[in-house]
Amino acid sequence: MKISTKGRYSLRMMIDLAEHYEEGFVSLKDISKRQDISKKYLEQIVPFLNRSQLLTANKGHLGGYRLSRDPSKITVREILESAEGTLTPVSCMDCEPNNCPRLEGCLTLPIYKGLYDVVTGYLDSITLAKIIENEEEAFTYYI
Amino acid sequence: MKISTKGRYSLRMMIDLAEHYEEGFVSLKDISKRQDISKKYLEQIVPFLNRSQLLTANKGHLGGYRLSRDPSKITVREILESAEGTLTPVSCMDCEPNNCPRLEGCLTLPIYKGLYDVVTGYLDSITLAKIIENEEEAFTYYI
DNA sequence: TCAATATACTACTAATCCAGTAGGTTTTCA
DNA sequence: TGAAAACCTACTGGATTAGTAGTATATTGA
Repeated sequence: MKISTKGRYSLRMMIDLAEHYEEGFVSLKDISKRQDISKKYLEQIVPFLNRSQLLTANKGHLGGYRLSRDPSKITVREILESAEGTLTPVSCMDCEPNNCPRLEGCLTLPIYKGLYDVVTGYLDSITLAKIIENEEEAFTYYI
Repeated sequence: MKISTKGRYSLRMMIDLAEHYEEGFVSLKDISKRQDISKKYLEQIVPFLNRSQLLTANKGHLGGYRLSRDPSKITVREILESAEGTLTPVSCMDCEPNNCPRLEGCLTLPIYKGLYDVVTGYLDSITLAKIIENEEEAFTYYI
């Protein structure tokens, strides 16, 4: 149930970009320094975030990356889903339709579906803007 | 963010034991047949469930396993935590105190803590009894 | 126009973890 | 005493993770 390094680094990179959203394009070099993440590894993360259209890139001198949308319009769910591929707790939920041979009468699937809803619901509620505001209790979830 | 096979099989084994709770001790052989899980692999899962005192075992002829408590007193959280070790989304949360070098000023930790609370809160609300009742909407979570 | 600075792309690798198999020991009871 | 069960330890092939390395391509300021 761990979030991979790819997911965690993606989130940190996106938070960094949110913190410097007003400054135009930010280079991987700068992000790498501030976040203490190898630039080479960041390069490998970027394609995923790009594919999900979370970033705008500029090549060449003074190039870099920028959030494609306002930080208040990007959620942690989008970022982690982009990096992790999916947030489903079991792989049978990744196929549509679900082709698990035990599907019929499976007593565990409803549990995993419920878990998925809970997780994505929570992560959907957190935007980059909310994170950099860093308010107390912003992430407490009343149930 | 996937649940491992160990976790999934543990849950299925525990559900099986809940379904046969009134029948006394159930052998791994029977569970293996019904659940279509290798008996050898189940043998490797049992020690974890045992350590968490979720099972009572009987050796020898007509031996087997039994839930140590009523199915209404065992939650999915206990089972998965037992099999997975922990349900924390990031490993820095496993140490007490958290010794992450970036701890101070880490903007992501509150997110992961919130996620942990949401996940464990949900899984705590589901008991084995609830699962085998298999009622519609038992796992919908109103937020 | 060229050099510096970026992104973009592909390939490789060491280490770890996962899922499962194998074989043997011990305990219990009919 | 033998069958059936739990219990224990070790091994293994494959997949995944977390990187590193090297090169190609694009942009722009001097």
